[in-house]
Amino acid sequence: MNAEPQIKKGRKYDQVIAGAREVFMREGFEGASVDVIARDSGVSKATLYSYFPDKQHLFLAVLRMECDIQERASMDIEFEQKSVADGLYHIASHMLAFLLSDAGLAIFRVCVAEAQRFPELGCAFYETGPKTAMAQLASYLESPKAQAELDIDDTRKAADLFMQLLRGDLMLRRLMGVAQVPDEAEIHQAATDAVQNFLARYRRPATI
Amino acid sequence: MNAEPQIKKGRKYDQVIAGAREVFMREGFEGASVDVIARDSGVSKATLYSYFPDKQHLFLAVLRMECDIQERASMDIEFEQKSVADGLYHIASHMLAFLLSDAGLAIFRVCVAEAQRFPELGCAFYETGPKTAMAQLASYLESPKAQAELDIDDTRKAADLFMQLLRGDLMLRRLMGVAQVPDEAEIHQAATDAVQNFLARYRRPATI
DNA sequence: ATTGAACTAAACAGAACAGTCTACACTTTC
DNA sequence: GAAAGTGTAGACTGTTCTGTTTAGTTCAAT
Repeated sequence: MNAEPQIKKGRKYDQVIAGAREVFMREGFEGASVDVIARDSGVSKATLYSYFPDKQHLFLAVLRMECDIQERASMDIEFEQKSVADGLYHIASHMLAFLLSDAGLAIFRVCVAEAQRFPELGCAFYETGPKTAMAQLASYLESPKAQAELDIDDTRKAADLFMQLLRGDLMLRRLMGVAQVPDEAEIHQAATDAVQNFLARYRRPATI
Repeated sequence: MNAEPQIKKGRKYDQVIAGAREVFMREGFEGASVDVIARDSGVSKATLYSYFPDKQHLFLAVLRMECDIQERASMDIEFEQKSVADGLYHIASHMLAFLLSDAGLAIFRVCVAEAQRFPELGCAFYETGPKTAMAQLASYLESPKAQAELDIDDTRKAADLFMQLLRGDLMLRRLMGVAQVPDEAEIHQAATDAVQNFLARYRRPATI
């Protein structure tokens, strides 16, 4: 009946997760110490260890929660837009704002760093994040409205392309600490570029 | 006169770097222990500490060397190809083979993970790796042969796009441990896709 | 063959770490 | 008001870590 065997109990559970999230995102798995997590969570180490058998389980619980949030967050994209260009721009700017934010990057960073140590983690992140987003995008591209304006044979590939256009060089520069959190103007610019590039590739030629 | 103040001395320097490289790439900065590095390098801890003042400097030395290699490696791309499509395919398959290899991913992974802790590291990696590659690609796109076949207004943006097309979903799946090292067929497929997409976007329309 | 620099193994100090445990405090419920 | 459940602080164990030191060994070059 209970989803997770013997983890989870008291009322400070969320508090621990929140504190652990912050420390893990800041320091990585190895860099984060349980003492610091307990202190930052405002919870005693004993309480923490009454919820989770060890540091690894706490870490995975944090990232499972993050994946859940991610999955749910991508659900509420507005699809009722005037044109395909507007629809794509809307999706693009939303996704970019998340991808390039400190929070979005932190999750990505931790997953990249620890995907080897915790194989299931990398997969879970990929499935709930990028893959889910791509699937949603693909379904948008398959809608009659989009199909009317676009000439796409393989929506999966097209969705993949759009995601890549989004990330562009900016994502890399953010990951490497070369670029700061982008302001609205930069996100607008990047989203516009991505949509234009995508349309240049896939827009159905004007009917003769 | 001396480039690095008081680092570097004896004959086992390269041995230490090689051993440290392997361990750091496998375990990350925090995960790697100096004892293990010394043992794997076939060197005593005292020797190691006679070369480097501390673990951080050793780490940075390893990655600076890696950046140098990266920068030099990208120099030897053949430019004398029959057509632009062939030239791009050649570049694409070379870059993909490196980007998706275990070694290429390891460096990327470590830099992503530690770019916060070592800000200069992220920048150094970006400058010597992706940025250098992009600059080379841009200069190829500006060559008369390429210009004849392609209709590009901003070569920097075009080069950026090509790099993104290369990485595609595969890079992400590799990073997250979802995909294994790709075989030649997969690299061929990905490179072909990237070139086709790029040409679909930028090929100069047949002269009327 | 001798000398001095480079290296070794191994022990060491001191800190930080994960995880356990004790002894105590607060709240809820009967 | 007693008992049970949940929390607390922090001491403690045993391990591992970085970085230092010591006392002895190898090497290269004269």
